[in-house]
Amino acid sequence: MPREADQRREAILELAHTTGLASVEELSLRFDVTPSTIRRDLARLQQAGSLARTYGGAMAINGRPESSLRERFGEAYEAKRGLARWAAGQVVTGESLLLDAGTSTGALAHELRRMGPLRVSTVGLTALQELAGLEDVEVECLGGILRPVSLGFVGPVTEAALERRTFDRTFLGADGVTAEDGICEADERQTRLKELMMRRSAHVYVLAHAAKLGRRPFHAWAPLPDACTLVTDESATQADVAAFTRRGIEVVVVDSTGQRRS
Amino acid sequence: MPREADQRREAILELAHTTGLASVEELSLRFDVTPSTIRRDLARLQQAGSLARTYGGAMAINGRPESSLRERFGEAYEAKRGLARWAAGQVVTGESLLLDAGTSTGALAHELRRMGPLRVSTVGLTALQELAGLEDVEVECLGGILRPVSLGFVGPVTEAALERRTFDRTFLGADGVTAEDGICEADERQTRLKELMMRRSAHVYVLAHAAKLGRRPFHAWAPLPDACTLVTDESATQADVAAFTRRGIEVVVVDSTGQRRS
DNA sequence: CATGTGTTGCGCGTTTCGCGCAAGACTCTG
DNA sequence: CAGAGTCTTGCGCGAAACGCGCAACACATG
Repeated sequence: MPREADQRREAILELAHTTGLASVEELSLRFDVTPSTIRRDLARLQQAGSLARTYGGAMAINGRPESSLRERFGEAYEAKRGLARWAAGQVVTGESLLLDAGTSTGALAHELRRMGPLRVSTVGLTALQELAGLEDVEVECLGGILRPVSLGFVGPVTEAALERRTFDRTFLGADGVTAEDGICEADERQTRLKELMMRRSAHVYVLAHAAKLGRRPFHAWAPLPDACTLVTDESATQADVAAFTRRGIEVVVVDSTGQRRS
Repeated sequence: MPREADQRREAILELAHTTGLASVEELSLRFDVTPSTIRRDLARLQQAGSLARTYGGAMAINGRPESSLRERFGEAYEAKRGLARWAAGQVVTGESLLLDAGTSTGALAHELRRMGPLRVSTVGLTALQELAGLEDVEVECLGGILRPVSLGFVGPVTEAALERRTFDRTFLGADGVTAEDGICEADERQTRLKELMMRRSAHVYVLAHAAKLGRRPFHAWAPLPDACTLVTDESATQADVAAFTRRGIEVVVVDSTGQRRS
């Protein structure tokens, strides 16, 4: 494989990331190849998720690797937005909230943007990005080591910060949830953190779309407290829901517009 | 003016921001108008900076209004990149670094992406975003309250986290720097934080392009320590540079490629 | 040398774009 | 109520950009 082509593509990427915007013609002159070739390069880079194609050129993709943005975000997106909307509806102006890391809570953060004065603490980079720059929301990051996959903060720093604060409501995500064992995560640091988060708040909400219910993908667990609301979507089975209610856990089923259905 | 049109444009914006991507045809069907109208809407929204046009549609622009992204980033961009490159060249694989908030240190973070195993702590959201998702860099956020303008974290949580850690090198930004008083910032919390950051590290670098030298835009100050390197660009005057060296502060002047010039 | 992979330039038909124009809807004003 | 002004919309048209297939070429490998 000619390295010349790879070099050019890398240079294009570099250029796009620094300039922010680059046109096909510009690039074709710059590298002395035909617009066709540039188009092919851009198509490839776009597919790799490192660029966004525009009319006549390309622009740098801001922020996160596409993987977490569309691939993981696309999965059950409508459902998650429904959960987020309902959850946002529970929030009262002026409250102090705690947001977990993950896409569900990221969606919640997005909904919170238009909710006026709030105080939001979070352990998730996604939520931070959603709330960054807002004037009427006091955003706090609890700090910690950033986990590359989930884009969440964990570790002693996070836990120490948590211990200095309490919240009106806490919203958690999960890799899996069961009625028996609670929240399932890949990592023990995460479950310990979630336990701590649950203890620091009067109300705890677990946002988990139907596919998460009953799943046990890993082996680290955080038990659910008594005062806890599980929020899920319409495709949850009766059996799944019943398992939780039997344990005394309130279950809220919402549709994709955020309306409660049961 | 027909409010119907404004409503549609707002809805388009909403849709684009939640879906991430929207096609012209899709939108034209959704709102029952011709593609022409949609195109005009998109053009207007694009010009307003709330949207990016793609071939056949539009995509949501991540993050905040273009102002902070390009306008502020564009200002002295080449110079900042030069500083960042030189600074990245100082770093040795495996070290522990501390990065301040701001665009200069954001640019540094960008350069650090390809530098292999590192441990980077930061008080800036920009740096976090640059380093998010990397496997071979351990990223730590010190936490704190997020200041909307600078996208930096401040407050007791940040300071407490800092006190538990030391670093091999610290890279600071500044709103202004003078030889007499040191670093100038808008906010006392920021200067206190910077003082603390300087104390936690063996080497301190201050990244400040020429326009920052001698500036006193605000009235909160953080004095420079003895072991301190000021990194600036070629457009710095001899007088400015001399003022610092006279005080015993090492000054490094770099060109836009990151090569040292003096 | 033959083979295979990857890249490039070119031509083609298709899609999308931007612009100008005329018609319609609305507001304001006399 | 009439008329002027503003804004918007749909349509048609030429220009630009797009994707695709084809043939030629470079380069590494067996």
